[in-house]
Amino acid sequence: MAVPSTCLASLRVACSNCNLRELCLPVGLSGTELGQVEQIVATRRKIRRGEALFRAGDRFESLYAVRLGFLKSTLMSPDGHEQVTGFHMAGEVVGLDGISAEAHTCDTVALEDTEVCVLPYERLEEIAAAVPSLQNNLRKVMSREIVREHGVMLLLGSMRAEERLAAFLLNLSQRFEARGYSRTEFVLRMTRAEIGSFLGLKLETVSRALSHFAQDGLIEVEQKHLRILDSDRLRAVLGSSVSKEAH
Amino acid sequence: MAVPSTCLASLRVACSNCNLRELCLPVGLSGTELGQVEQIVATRRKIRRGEALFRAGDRFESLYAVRLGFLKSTLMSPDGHEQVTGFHMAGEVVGLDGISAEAHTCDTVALEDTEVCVLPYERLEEIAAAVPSLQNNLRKVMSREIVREHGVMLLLGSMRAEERLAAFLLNLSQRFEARGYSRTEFVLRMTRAEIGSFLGLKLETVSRALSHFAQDGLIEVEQKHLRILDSDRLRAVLGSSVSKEAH
DNA sequence: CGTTTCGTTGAAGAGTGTCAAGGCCAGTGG
DNA sequence: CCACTGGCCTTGACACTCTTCAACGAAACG
Repeated sequence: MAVPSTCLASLRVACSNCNLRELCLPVGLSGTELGQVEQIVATRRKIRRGEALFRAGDRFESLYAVRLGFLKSTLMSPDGHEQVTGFHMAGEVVGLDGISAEAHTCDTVALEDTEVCVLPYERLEEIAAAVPSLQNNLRKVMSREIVREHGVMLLLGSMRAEERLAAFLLNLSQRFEARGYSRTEFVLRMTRAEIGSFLGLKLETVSRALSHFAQDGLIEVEQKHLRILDSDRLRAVLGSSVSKEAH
Repeated sequence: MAVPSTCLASLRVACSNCNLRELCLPVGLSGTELGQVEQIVATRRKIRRGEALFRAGDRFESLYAVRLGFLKSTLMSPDGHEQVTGFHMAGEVVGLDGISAEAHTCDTVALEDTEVCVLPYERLEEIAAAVPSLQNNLRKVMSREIVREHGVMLLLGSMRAEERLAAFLLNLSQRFEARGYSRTEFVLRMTRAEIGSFLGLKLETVSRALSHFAQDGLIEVEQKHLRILDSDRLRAVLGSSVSKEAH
């Protein structure tokens, strides 16, 4: 449990060479600062599809910056129900939940083969104390996570099934685009059940909504492969509940 | 907009005298550290019921520690729907959402006359740089907010109306108890509509669920006044959806 | 190539939302 | 002091969205 079964790559990591540095913790840092930040990254770690990066209850030791791949975070409710709280892709930092109680509070599992930079928290604290802009970036990353979750609360609290799914697809689209991938064509790494869990819906509802969008020509979907055909109309789905009321 | 219309109390504040210090940012700090932290608190600010502490879009300048009173944070969806993202009481820190974009992303409004300590963020950063345990506490407060929101996602994503309400009441109960108030008898400062917004329900559903709990002898409710009669059975409501499945 | 997981679709039913009417309470002005 | 007003809450009846249950097909995996 202390030593993860997954491969520990001991090669030295250079943020300066990483094409994610503009999305990741060291965003906006100067060359010399970058050098200091590179001292944080102890190792990289590979997680194969289906394996956990960490589990709820594990001692909190590190944050992780996703280099490559795709993960989900899940919470287990007392009655055994699994709630997906987020999906994570390259450039995003995971493990922030562990800081408060010095233990992780959710499971984070790879949905495809994934590679992360391991950022030992103690070392991160030390370096951040010496590099104000890193300190600042860390707080911004945490704040952004809070804002993101507010958005999810809005989604879960006030949207209906198709609005939720549209918002979800558009969000994915935008995140892929920010990483240099196509914003109109991508692969859903997660299952319908996982999408449903995240959106507070059953997998059948997700499937039906996808079929409906496809039938209306908003998207094309074949298994996990998704193509957005009409992002404007997909965006319009978000405001659809109003158009009925505000006549 | 820059200068709030609410009263600025210029009297010097002493965390060391504050009976909330065990719940608030300076938790666990030594006497000398406490002295430094007190330099952060510039002023207190009073917000009357219905007034905003800050609004979405306001420039982010300070965090706020609630000294007294009760607030809600709300997000406005593009279609004009208001989503409550949280309720805040004494000892809690609000405004964390503003750090990421240097602007607030939600409205935070007093539900009763409220008093907060104003913590100018720049000064907070300076002092935190010199007081590691404060630095640490700030990150823990942020992380705790992330964990809290995970819990809300679980609630919104997987519970039904009465489970949500039970979870909500028990959460309030526990927070009141932590502040030295009764855990069985308290006043709901928010309206049914605000509870509903937070829980992803309509106000009628909240009202019906409360009536149902009252009818079953779990609670007593008269307007905003609430008394928990049987917290065990209220807790049992949370797991009720299982008992049907796991026969 | 069988087994398992995942996805789609239909039909029926439960849980909430919607709409509407009425009651209670606090604040306001006559 | 009382009537009036507006906000808040409760309750009922009905509509609708989403879930549940079930069957089947397709893809992934050993």
